[in-house]
Amino acid sequence: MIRTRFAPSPTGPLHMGGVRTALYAYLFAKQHNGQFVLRIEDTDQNRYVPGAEEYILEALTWCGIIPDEGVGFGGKHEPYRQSERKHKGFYMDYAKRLLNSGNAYYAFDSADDLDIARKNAEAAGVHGWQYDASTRMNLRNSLSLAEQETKHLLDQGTSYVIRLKVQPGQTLTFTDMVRGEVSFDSTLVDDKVLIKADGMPTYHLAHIVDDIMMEITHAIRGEEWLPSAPAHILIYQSLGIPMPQYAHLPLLLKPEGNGKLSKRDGDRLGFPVFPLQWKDPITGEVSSGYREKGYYADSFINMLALLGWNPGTEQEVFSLDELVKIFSFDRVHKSGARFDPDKAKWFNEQRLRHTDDAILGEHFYHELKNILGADHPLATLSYATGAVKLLKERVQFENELYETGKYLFEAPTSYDDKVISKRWNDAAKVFLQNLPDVLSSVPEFTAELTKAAFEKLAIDQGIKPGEVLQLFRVIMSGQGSGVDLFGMVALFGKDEVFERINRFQSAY
RNA sequence: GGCCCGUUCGUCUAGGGGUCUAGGACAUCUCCCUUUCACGGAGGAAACACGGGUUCGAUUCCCGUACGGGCUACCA
Repeated sequence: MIRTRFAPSPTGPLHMGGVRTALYAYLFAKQHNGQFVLRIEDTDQNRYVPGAEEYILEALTWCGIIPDEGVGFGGKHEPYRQSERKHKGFYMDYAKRLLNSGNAYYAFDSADDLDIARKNAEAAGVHGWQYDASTRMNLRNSLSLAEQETKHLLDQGTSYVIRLKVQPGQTLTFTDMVRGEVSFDSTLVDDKVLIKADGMPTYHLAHIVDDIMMEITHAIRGEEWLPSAPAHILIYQSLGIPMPQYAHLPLLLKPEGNGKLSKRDGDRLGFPVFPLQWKDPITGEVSSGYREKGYYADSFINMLALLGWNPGTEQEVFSLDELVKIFSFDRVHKSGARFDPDKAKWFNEQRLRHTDDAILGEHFYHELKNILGADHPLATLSYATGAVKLLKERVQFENELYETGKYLFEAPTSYDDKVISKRWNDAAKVFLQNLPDVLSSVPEFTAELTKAAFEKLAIDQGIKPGEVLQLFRVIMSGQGSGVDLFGMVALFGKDEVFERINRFQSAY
């Protein structure tokens, strides 16, 4: 049974890179009829942000990335929140195992002590000082101190951390699902803190303990974790437990400039970095979300899936179910992918184009009731559907429908001067006077028949239809460009068309 | 600085020793369609980072360099 997990920290809203990580983990699990687990890694109490956990749940749900178990979903490995698991003593149990096997030790140095050690090293010209085999005997820990002293300090309740004892000089190798074989020299790995002074485990210990206990078979995470992978190999080795398969995903990069996509890039560059809108509980600052911007969850996911992965075919539009079928780690890229906001919109546009008019009409109908009022004569399903048919190809988002076709809902209050000055002349005036009668004679007020009648009248009067078409468009909508003219006429119906003609005539 | 990872059009990417005259998509430009604007269609411009090897042959394999990215906390 394949089991993957997504394990975010509730330090703020999930950003789109995190969503992609969750997505890949989900796709992989589902493809193999496995399970996908949501675990909350809240071991840093200082960085806890209220509302962040709820946000994560809501965001994943919106995206359709539904966990089989986890916080908010239950499951046989409860609890799924690390702060709660800490209280069960899980992490300390494993730390003790490491201590007992001689693979970990107590360290009593304060954060300040280490700061000083680091600064001294820096002053002596040593870069990158670290707590490791080369320095640990000069520091205060159960390896450098006499046994009784350690015991004494512990009995006294002296503050301590538990560190991993890294054996230098080994080559640590593992096979990454996207990168293949990767190796490191253990000499460069520091003695990572496993249990912090506050009793909480660090990420390094916690994720391993939980992955073991939750029977995770594939650990999928961002590339920023690759450098700490050797420490994780060592922990598994010391525990004598086989390591799950790891996959380190390439990062999402800023659309312009250098570096990875960060929370701050979003609204500054005019696109959201978060799936859902987020209001910072402290500053009150609001960051936009894809959902609120009008993106379909499917398109958002589709776009994310293709950032760093591709199916190897030329198909680009996929549903979640299709992605589940064809996703694979060997087609995940190794290098970072620069995010392109324009392409993101294109995915939405594609999905909108392929959505049935009836469904779009339904949505638009609800929107119209909100905008115009439920008792407005145009707030009907049939009018909304008719309008959608005319507007569909001109927008990328459903929420652009109304603004794009505003003239379909209100008569013009002004008319495009350029067209008027060019086309409004005596011949046009006569034409317009005759137009209502001609349009009235049409057996059915359809686009085809009104168009034919319109053109016939023009020809009968000795003018080219082209000379009055755009004028008529302006009379109908106020503007020189827009949706199909006779489609609009048919949608309006006879009364509204006459009404708009009268309106124009009384203005000119 | 050190360590790790990476490098094909502006962007996402296909390809992977000869078929590469390097393919697709977004964006961009031109033309066509059209009453307009879109849509759609056709076409254009646009890339194998550089230097050494290996080889009959390298964009593809190896090594360097450059550049980019990540990490370098009692944060995840």
